[in-house]
Amino acid sequence: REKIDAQGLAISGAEPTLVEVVQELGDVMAKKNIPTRRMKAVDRWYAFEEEGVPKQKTKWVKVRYPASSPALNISDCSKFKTFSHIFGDNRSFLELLLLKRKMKGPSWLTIKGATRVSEGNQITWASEEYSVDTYKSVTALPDTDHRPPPLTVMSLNMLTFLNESKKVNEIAAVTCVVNREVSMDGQVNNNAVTKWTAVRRLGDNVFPFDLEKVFRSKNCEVPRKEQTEKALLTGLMNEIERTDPDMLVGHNFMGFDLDVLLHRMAANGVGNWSRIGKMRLRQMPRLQSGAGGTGESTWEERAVLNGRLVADTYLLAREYLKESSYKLLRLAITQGLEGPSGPVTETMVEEEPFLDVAKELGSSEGIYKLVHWCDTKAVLALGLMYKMQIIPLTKRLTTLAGNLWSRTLTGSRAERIEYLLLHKFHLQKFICPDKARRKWAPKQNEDDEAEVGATAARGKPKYLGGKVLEPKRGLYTDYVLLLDFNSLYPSLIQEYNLCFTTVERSEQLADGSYADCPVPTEDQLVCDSCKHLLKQQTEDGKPRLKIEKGGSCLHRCLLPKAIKELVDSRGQVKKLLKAETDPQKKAVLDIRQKALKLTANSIYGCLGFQSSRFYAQAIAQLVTSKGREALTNTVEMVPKIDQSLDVIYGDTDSVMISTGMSGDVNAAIKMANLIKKDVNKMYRCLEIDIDGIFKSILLVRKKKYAALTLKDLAKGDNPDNVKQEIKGLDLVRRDWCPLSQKMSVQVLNFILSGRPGDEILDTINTYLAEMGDSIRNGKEDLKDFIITKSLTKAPEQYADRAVQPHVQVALRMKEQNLTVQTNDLIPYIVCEATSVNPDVLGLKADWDKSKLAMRAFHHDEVKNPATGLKPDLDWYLATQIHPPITRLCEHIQGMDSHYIAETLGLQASKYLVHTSSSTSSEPMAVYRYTTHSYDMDDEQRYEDCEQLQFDCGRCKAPVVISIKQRLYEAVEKLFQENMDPSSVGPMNFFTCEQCSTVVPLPKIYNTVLLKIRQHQQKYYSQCPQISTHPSKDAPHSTYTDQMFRHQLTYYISMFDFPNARDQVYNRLERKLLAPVRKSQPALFTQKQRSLNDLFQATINKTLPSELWIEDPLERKRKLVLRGEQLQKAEQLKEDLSVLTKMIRIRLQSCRRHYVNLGDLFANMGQRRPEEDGMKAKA
DNA sequence: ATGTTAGGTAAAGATT
DNA sequence: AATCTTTACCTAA
Ligand SMILES: [Mg+2]
Ligand SMILES: [Mg+2]
Repeated sequence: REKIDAQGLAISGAEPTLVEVVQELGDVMAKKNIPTRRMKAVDRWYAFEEEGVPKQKTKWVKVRYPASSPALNISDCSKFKTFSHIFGDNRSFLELLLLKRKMKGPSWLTIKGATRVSEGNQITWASEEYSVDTYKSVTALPDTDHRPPPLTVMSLNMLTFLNESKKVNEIAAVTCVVNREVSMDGQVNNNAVTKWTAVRRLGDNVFPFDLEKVFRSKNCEVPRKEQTEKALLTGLMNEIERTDPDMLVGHNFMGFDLDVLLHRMAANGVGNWSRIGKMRLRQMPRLQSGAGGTGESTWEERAVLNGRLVADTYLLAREYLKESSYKLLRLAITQGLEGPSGPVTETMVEEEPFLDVAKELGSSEGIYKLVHWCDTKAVLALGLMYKMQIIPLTKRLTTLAGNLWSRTLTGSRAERIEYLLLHKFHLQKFICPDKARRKWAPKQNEDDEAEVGATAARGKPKYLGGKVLEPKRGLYTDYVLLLDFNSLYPSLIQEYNLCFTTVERSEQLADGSYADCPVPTEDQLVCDSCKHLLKQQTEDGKPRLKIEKGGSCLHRCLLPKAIKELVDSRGQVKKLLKAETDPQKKAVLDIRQKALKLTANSIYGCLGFQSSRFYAQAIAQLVTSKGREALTNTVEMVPKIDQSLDVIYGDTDSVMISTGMSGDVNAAIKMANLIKKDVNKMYRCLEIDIDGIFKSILLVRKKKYAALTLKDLAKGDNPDNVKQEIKGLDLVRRDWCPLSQKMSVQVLNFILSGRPGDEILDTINTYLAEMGDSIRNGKEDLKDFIITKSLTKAPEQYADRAVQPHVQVALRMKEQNLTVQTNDLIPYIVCEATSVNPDVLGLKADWDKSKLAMRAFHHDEVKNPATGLKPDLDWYLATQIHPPITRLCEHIQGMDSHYIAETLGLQASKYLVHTSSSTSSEPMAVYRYTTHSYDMDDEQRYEDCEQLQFDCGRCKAPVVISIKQRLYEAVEKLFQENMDPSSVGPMNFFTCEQCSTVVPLPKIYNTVLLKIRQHQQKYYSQCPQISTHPSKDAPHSTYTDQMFRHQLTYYISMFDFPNARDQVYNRLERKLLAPVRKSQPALFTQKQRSLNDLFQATINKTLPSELWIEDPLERKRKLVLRGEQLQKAEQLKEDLSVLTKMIRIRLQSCRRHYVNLGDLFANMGQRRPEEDGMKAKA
């Protein structure tokens, strides 16, 4: 503080003397009984967010006192007269040790003057324990001098079952797989593996007499047989004591096994429980509530393991692998791991959750099965740990940051960066930010408010991030260049010397963000004290320090320098990697470069992380703002380099540039290099690079695209050198059902195939029509309807759980004693409302089926025939299939939402709902689905359409040729006449009803064709007012393209037998049986049966559904019809298909045509994909 | 307690 | 009935 005069006023520019400060401080310390002998004045720097602390070299008072005294722990300095801040009064000894002794990562240590701690006073389980008087006795030795020792690694897995009466998880079997020779650089000696397996008896049961025999017959070692859970766990602790592993490995060990183990050891009174870690503990920590293993382990639980590294492969896989499921067996498949009996199969993945541990304990075969599972999972977790190279990678990361290895394994990135910066700033004599003090009192009070406010506030961004350009959507088949800045944010920090020490913080605004900070000037790169030295130097000529032009002094730009160090050493490692041929050494180098990259890339994130000690939002904001600037500048530069270039998209650090070139890749590469050179001229450190060249790209939305990219630019444009790359599309997201994904993949492949537009249209059209049929006919695998969503919290914690399908399913799973945890994937299928029967399913009677969540059921529930659940095919078509497919196709010539809907068999016209989304320029049509869409009355739907009229060639009577109508009338008549199903014969559709004269197919064909032409003319004669999205207010006087399509769809409906079949039956049942349904239930059932029989008989004689079986052999086998009748049926099917195909083709060409016209009249100024091709056609 | 922001999509509820 | 808002999920960078 400024010195205060006798009147209590601050004397400007004057400082209190050292004696005055020491006196005031000494008083405070004396009150806490802290010795005050060692205080001295020192020079220190400061660069962080605490206000009022000078940011140049300043005099500080340094206080040292023995660790045995309490922490000074002063949070409020306002009452002091001579000083305004105290730093480091609450620092942990561990942090001090690491910083003072410059210990960075695991290494050998030299310890001088250690004294042996007597056995009785040991605080650890170590065989020998020593103590030293001062941290100065400890010195770290670099690995280069001494080879690091091998680690003993123990993979631990256990099987549990729920004790229903006590509602707790009990442990039935445990496997430990131990390897004593795991090298820290990633090599494993698989000959050093031992296995320990124990299984216990259940209740009063005895072990089966033939247990040994069964195990021996399978050539399997007999497990240890324990009489009780207590004996099992005591045995396990003894085994851990004997092995004394350096590292424990387990899949979800932190989220399940640890808590269950501690619960059971507490419940059984296992005496040596603290052997699980290396510390001798007396007090069992506070455990989770509940059955054990229901969620994240508590802080105290983790502390039990102190002294051992823990590799939880579940958490590690989530951090280091990009997968859609992190179940151990799933990962085993995707990572190609092998268990003791070979690779993991799909069947194993499916069976695993259903293993009934308590039941299997009852037989020798069952116990064998359990032991095998238990062993397998222990082996797989270990294998997964090796595969991810956890030991070398985390060791490297730890060495870079200088934190604790055990903390790197639990994944806290922020802490790693904190330590990296702590080491750097400590070295230059900076005062570092203190760890935030835990606030005890207010937390309790604000709990409730925080809970409510937090959900909204937590995710809310505090400042602007990367820029995403609005994509110019569509399919591009010219070469598209992808240029991408290398490590944009780390590079910007270097480029502009962004550091805690250089960026002048601006005012914080009302919205929580900061006003734009200015980029540091050259003047700011040298601190005042160094400037002073420089000045002296020029005055007296004595060399003191050397700073290059534009360079910085030691006390500035520590952050950019730290990054530069990382980037430079990565460059060196990569160079070595290129030259290295030995695969093992190569792997080590690859890990090193990975660790360097990971560390550099996470630095920016930690600047913006609120709980970080080095939190500096203003700097984070400046980084992203410079990033946006770099992108914008690049976008503006590109067209200036060459007029033909067009930036079609860009995200944060990349631009995609359409070249208009095709055929000559080398020309495109040359162009890319030209752009690269020009952009890079602008920057000192920042560098843009060619990330790829696309042969074709479908640009769908921001962050959503698919492209064919050239694998190796040197190898040119040939089919072998092409790879598909998909980003963000629905089909890469696990929250869409596999059916939707598979269909999207197919459609996308067609689109990117590079075949002519017409061909693509036809292929997609046929495919969608086929799939639509197949889905409606129930031919698709039930598994393909499963939607998977993960729980982001415990199911009970969802405020709107009644409305979330996966939460509903999860809650039911819990009721059935299945373990459901946060982040678990919950699979569900949306079912028809009519098939959801609350009685059968044991749900509440007032189950509200209007909500989607109430129609969502687990695959196992739907699979079970007793539930009667059926997937809601209409919902799937309208919600899971139609929108994603539309998004892929809507920018393709001749495709739009309605067309796709029609092809899929969705009813368009009357069920159209428009919604607008603020982000997309065009409103997207959403097709409503109904549970009874087949009941839609076609007469009503097509009432606006022109009817088809034929006259009988002989009696001139009008002939109705509509499958629907004829079928309906025929069966109605049979029913009313009470006919016997066996006497029903085949129907004729193309005949006069009066005189039975056949109306020949060519006549029908030509009449339809003629009609279509008339409509076509009517349509084209109009001014080509193109409306791809017809709305209700479009004037009815004009004949719109939608009306035209509607007409054609009506024609198709006349000859579409499968569709007619389903509709007609529903209509018959409604009209003929509805009157008796309520009043006479018995009669209703009887009548329903006879109607159904008559209907089926008619169908079977006329056009049996087996005719649609694709495989000819199977079709022949299943068909009951024979001889002439079969021939007739086949002919009829063929005739109908000829007619519908013909109409469908018109429907397609209509679409193509009007889109072409539309483009002719559209604003030609704007460049469009495939422009050239289109002009030619037009 | 445990890196950041940007963005699309669906469903349901609230508001106009 | 149309439109806006909120919540949840998952992805890109
Ligand atoms: Mg990049
Ligand atoms: Mg990029």
